[in-house]
Amino acid sequence: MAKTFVVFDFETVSACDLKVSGASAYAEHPSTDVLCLCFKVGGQQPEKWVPHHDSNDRLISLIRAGAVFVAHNAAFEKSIWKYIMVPRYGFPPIPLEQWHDTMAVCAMRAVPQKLDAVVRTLNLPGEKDMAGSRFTISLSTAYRKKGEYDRSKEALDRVVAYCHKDVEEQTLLHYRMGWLPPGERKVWLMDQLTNERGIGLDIPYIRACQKIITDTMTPLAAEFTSLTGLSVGQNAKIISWANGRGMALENLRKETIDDLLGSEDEEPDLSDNTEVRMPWEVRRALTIRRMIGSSSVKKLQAMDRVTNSDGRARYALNYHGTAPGRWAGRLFQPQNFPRPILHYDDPKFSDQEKADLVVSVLRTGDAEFVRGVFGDSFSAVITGLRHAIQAGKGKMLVAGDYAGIQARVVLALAGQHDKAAIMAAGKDIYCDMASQIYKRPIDKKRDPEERHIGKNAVLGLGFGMGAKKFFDNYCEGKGLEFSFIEHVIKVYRNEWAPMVPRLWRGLTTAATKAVWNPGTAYSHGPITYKVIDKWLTARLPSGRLIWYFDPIKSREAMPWDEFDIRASFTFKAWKNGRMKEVKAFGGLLTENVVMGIERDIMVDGWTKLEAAGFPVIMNVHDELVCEPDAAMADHKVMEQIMSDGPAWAKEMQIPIAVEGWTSPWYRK
DNA sequence: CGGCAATGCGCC
DNA sequence: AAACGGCGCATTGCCG
Repeated sequence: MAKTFVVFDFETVSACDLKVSGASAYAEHPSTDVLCLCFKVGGQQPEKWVPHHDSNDRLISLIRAGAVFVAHNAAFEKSIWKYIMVPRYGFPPIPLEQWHDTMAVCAMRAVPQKLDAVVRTLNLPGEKDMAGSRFTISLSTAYRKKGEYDRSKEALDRVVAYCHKDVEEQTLLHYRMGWLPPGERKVWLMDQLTNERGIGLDIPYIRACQKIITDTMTPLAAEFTSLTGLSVGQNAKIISWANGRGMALENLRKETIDDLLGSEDEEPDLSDNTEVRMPWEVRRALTIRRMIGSSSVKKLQAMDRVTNSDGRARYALNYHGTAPGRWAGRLFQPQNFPRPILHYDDPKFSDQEKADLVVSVLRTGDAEFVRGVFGDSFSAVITGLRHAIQAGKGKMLVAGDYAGIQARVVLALAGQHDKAAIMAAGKDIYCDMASQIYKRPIDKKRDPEERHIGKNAVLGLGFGMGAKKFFDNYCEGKGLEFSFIEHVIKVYRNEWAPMVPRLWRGLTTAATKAVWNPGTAYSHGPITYKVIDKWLTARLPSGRLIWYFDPIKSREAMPWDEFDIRASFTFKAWKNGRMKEVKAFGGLLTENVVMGIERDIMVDGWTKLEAAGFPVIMNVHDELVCEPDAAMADHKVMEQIMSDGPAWAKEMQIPIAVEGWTSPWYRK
């Protein structure tokens, strides 16, 4: 691309906390202002723009000339431009097509997104001016605490020096990483369009829910403290407190506590259970903790904080936040809203009517009333959490999700088309699997337990899980023999989907060869591995690449036999805030590729929806949510658009089915 | 006080 | 023969 590019970086000051509010709400906050903008045109010397000191002309002519503005985390620079530079300082808007984000490239290539971390990872010369960074941040901290900050020339010079250094660093990063490839450039532009639209949040509803939580929690939290002397979050201390009262507890995980207290709201029948002789105060404390310990209601506060004055939260989705290419959630993590936990199975009500009822009752903000209607106000709020996302005026939410997509993709990719066809025909695949396990016909109504084993097998065994893990994950307290689980695993691998283990093997072999012979391409089916630069890449059927950083050939003993040592490789991945070595193996490689294919199917649907007048506002990996005009809101249309998968998916014989809903508020 | 690691929990 | 993976956030508790 022989276009002029301008690497640029703002330093700002504000009484608003960027980490708490997110880029968009931060930029809109009235106290937020630009300290300086540093920019570097191509290989030229860095330049600066300081409000009220420097002329706008230079930047305006760059914008008019169609220069590309390169930022690291463009969401921030774009937001400052939109909310401050245009209205306050009279600059013209910069069209979306004139932005580029080095962070997006880092995300795609599976290296850290944080500037200082990626500079270290790639061994780029120089380093981030941490002292300058701290100094700049300290201005905002002072502003927040004392209502004023150091506006001296010396302070500004220090900030400008830091900003110059950052721009130099970002320029090196841009030279090292380059642009997004054309396909991903289109995806990123679509991502930005979606993130700019934002997610509509019903703030009065959110505040009513918060009031219910406060009113419900305050007395219970006080009771907990008077019983234990602790708060509900102090897990380690709660455990030793309980242990000190003769109640042995290993952890406070939900499952452990449910087993102890009984999984329903009622007290368990103690006459039936001689092992559990729990002191009443321990029982009461654990019951309270179970009721109010869920931190998912903290989303309410987060949603409130990050929402712009027009009622929309922006940049809550992070392009390519995961290595295989899925989006990651930010700010209030819109991708992990709890599923409804209120159980009212009244068949008179549809899911939509249930959602409507929950919203109208919660909107009162009256904890007593909510308890009267639903029994438990806390559970009601958790159930209603999703509904905080609402359609704008004259709009409607329409959603569609790809049914059973993971199982469909892994089976089709493996070439196990007989089983994929069963799913395509809409038959019960879990009963099919269970029938093969139990060697007799399994009926959904008559044999729910058997079918459940079949379901876990279909969903869980596609990526090489072994008997031990399967047993630990799905079989606790069910009285199943370990040898039976070994049988289940054997049936899946040898009888039900024998092509799938071949896929694990094939991908392992191809990827390992590619690492051991850099530059040469090795394929298994439609997947091709090849080392490019410092990365191993996997080419997916869509043509997109998945990237693995720093692959290194190794020899590894197999977990099932320490003397079975094979050619293998490791790579590095971002985990818990650092680059960690990861051992490659068949299940992992298969899962990455499958997730990548699912993502590309979703991107295909997303693209078609945008073209058809269904503006997308968010995705949850296999689910797209749109916000069209109410007049054209019809999930049947959406299902049709999404079901027509990409040409390459047809070629692979991936059966695609979509299930949707239409609603004024987000729901399951 | 902020940064960082560990733990727990929500989703696909 | 055969190893589930991918995330973000809140909280505590420790460190400098």
